[in-house]
Amino acid sequence: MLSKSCGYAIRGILYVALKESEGRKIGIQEIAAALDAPVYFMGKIMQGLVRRDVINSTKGPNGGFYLNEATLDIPIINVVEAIDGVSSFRRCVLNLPECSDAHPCPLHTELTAYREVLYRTLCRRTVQDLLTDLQAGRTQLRGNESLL
Amino acid sequence: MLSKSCGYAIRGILYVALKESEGRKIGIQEIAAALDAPVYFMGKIMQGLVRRDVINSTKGPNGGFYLNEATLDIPIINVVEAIDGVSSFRRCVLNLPECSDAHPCPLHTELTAYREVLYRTLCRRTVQDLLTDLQAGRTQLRGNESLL
DNA sequence: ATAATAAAAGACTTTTATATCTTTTATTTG
DNA sequence: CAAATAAAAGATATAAAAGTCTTTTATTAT
Repeated sequence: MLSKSCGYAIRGILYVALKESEGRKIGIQEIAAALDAPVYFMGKIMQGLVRRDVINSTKGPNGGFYLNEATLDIPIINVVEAIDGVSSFRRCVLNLPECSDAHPCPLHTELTAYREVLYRTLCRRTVQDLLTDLQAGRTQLRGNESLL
Repeated sequence: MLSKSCGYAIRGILYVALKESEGRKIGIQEIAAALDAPVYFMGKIMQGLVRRDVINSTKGPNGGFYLNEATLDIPIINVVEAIDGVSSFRRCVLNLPECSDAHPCPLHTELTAYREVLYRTLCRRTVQDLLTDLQAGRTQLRGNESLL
């Protein structure tokens, strides 16, 4: 549903949001290490987010990635859209060229409901929302014993 | 969520189920043409289903694919499992190696509950169930003006 | 200015999914 | 048995996603 790249993107943004409070920009080496992601690949993804104005960056010493004024208010669906495009949410689960409530495929009704829940959730929840959970220790960015 | 192959598989089984009532085995040429799927690729997929005892086949004249005694009672999740493996329903949406109710990723809580519903649905719904919908004209296998 | 630093850009590789083609094997029919 | 038929198996091709490496560009600090 979400590509691997998209997972990296969301986690990358949240990591930057989390660390930025320390008053510095966050380099790709640190991000990749912290999230246990492949450095160069993670770099490409973060660069893509900058290109699409989801986050900011500067080059040079003390450079790195940082949020812009809008970042915290961006709904997560925009990040998905920036990385994956939004077509994965529209395409028929069985890949029929036409599939609708009126002419549904055999799984349409049941799967589309789930997808709709996911879609609405991603539209509603912002970077700030996920960050708040993270700061409160309700969620984690890694998936191992680390503190993130 | 489901691979393209998996969509072909589910549609292929249902097409065979639908046509088998005519008292014949269904060849891959017919299946691929009816579902507007690539012939050779569809062949591989159907063969895979035979290998995993989801359906049966025989070679030679009047040969083709047909259901076995169990097919109609198989839950759809088993087909998904046979083609994609079942990891796609269990894997963390953000691809964290560990993600659980106790240590959730930022999207876990909101999505997992519903995904569980979906998973159970696919466990509950059988080939027969989808076939019944299809025969009743409530669903379709193609996605164009054809009668399927 | 120069050197150091870090992102950006570009080229390339690997992996996985999807798709195609050819040869082999099993089965049926004449 | 021979010929025809149709799936099975194997090899190969293509496309997309994921991942790696090198070079370039912008920025900072000395």
